[in-house]
Amino acid sequence: MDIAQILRSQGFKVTPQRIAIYDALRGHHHHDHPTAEMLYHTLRPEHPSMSLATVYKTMEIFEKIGLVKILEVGDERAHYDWDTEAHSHIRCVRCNKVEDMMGIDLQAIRTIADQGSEYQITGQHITFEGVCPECAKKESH
Amino acid sequence: MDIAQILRSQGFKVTPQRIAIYDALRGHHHHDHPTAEMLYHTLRPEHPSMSLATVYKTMEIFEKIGLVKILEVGDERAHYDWDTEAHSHIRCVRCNKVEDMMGIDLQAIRTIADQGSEYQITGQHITFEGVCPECAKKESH
DNA sequence: TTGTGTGCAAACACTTTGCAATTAG
DNA sequence: CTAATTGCAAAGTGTTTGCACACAA
Repeated sequence: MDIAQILRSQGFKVTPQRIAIYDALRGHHHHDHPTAEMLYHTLRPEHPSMSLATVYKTMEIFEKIGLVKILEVGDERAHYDWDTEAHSHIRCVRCNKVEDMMGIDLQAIRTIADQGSEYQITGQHITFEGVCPECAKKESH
Repeated sequence: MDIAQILRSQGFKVTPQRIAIYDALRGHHHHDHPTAEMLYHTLRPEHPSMSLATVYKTMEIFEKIGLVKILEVGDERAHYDWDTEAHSHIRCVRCNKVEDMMGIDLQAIRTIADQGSEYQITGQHITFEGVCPECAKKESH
């Protein structure tokens, strides 16, 4: 099922903007999670009339229909992730790049949390921060 | 060492506002983590001239000298925690209350992350979200 | 006295919203 | 045709900043 079919099946119209935004998101590296601004700048050359508002509105729809997850990773801007499986992330405190962090057993953590809390837990956010290899290299001039 | 001594020892002046803000923060329940707004409203009756800006500026100083930790827990506003030991939190998605979440072994998670990543990891944020017992009760009218 | 701190209002960064014009179906 | 979508600009949020005045030391 491609993006056009998914949109239609959920009652949304298929527009060039939505296709382009979806492609731009997919075009990013698998474990890389762009912000609205980043997508906008990626799209601008090919779609000069594209607006930031449309990126935001489209992402809201994509989230609603389960195509993306909106990540809040502590740099005050949303990052978008088209891998909607639960996993944790790491953000570079220098360049704000956000990547996947593998190897953390979220299910185990969730089980412990469920057992230890009186809340009805609905979600968990595990984000690391640090210096990415590229920035670490730069800094050691 | 009380708050006045700590401030002085770090080269900051001791003002009624700083004392009041510190007391208000301490006055909150141990595992409750207010926002700047909440502190401001708590303080307003006793300190009518108190400004939000002063709360923010003071919290910045408190963080700098290790008196509070600033939590970003996914509701787009900072919550302040005077327990500066690393621990995880849970936020109620209905009332935005933030409380401590005990029983999660952060050290173990950190060790796994350190081993599995090429980043120089400097921090981790583990936040759960769910419905607190009070809100759950309300909702089931 | 003198430099730090306060309080106000304006500036900020990111996101959302109102609305007229456009377009998909 | 007509309801949904776009793009702009304006509004909105939480936070920060510039600056005149107040005040701790």
